[in-house]
Amino acid sequence: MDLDDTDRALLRALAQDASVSAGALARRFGLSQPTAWRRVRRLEEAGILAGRRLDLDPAALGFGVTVFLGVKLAARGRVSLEDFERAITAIPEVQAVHHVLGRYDYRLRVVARDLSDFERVLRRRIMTLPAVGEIEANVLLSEERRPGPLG
Amino acid sequence: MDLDDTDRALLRALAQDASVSAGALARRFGLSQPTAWRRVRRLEEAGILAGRRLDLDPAALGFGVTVFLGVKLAARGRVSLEDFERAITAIPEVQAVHHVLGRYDYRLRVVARDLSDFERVLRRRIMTLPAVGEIEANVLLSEERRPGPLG
DNA sequence: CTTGAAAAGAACTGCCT
DNA sequence: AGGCAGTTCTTTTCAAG
Repeated sequence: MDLDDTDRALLRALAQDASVSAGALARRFGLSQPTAWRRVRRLEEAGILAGRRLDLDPAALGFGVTVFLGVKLAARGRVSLEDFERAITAIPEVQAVHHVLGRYDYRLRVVARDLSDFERVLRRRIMTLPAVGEIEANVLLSEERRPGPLG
Repeated sequence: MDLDDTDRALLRALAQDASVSAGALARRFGLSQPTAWRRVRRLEEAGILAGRRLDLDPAALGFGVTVFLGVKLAARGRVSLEDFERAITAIPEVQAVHHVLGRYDYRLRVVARDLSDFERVLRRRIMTLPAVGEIEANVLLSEERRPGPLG
């Protein structure tokens, strides 16, 4: 699909706050309300706007520690990949599982209440998985998300 | 703030699709529309529900490649951190900048149209930054996001 | 491709249990 | 805290310029 400047402006505005109404977007960008609404729906139908997700604050829920883990499997193969994915997805503290190419096989985003809680998750839940080999950890200090390029 | 099972059920439902209405949530969980709405607003006021974000599909926008970069700065110090953050945030292909502790100083999420486009971003935009030292790259094959623990 | 109207539905408020 | 009834605002569709 082909995006014009207006589509990009709408996406940028919605990327900041997905709860703004079509009417508010229309006023902001000099469109009529149905036009703004149609454009947003077109973006949804094209699959560009895949959905709306909650932005949950883990700290407000009592999870003050976020750690990125790089995991290298000890034995590779189709079976161990599927086993690992099934086992790792069952751990509630794991927020994201990225299958990647490079020095590691998986990158995980893990949250925990504090560092000693993280140690428990790491030692009892993750390091005990049979296929796990080398692990690297990065503790998150601060993060900034950006809209990314829009075509 | 203290969450009960109903709050967690609401958060789980909204985490999957943030566009479901309070009325639909109410019907789903046996509440009245105002009650469901009030609970959601309470979660917003408590800062747990920090906002609603778009789920954009980079592939549908023509960005088929996602790479995670670990970046170690050559010279550390307050000045180089701020310089690096300012410079890296100006690159549109950079979707996320995570300041982390560990083997790397920053973890970046970068999208590109294809691998040769990624090579351009890496060589012309990222490796040319003065403070950059060691870089590690992981190419994303597939990802799965999960709601994460809810208290 | 746009406007304007109208029906449906969602958000929000006050009052009551 | 939860529900009912009502008002206001958005969304969504449709007829027409």
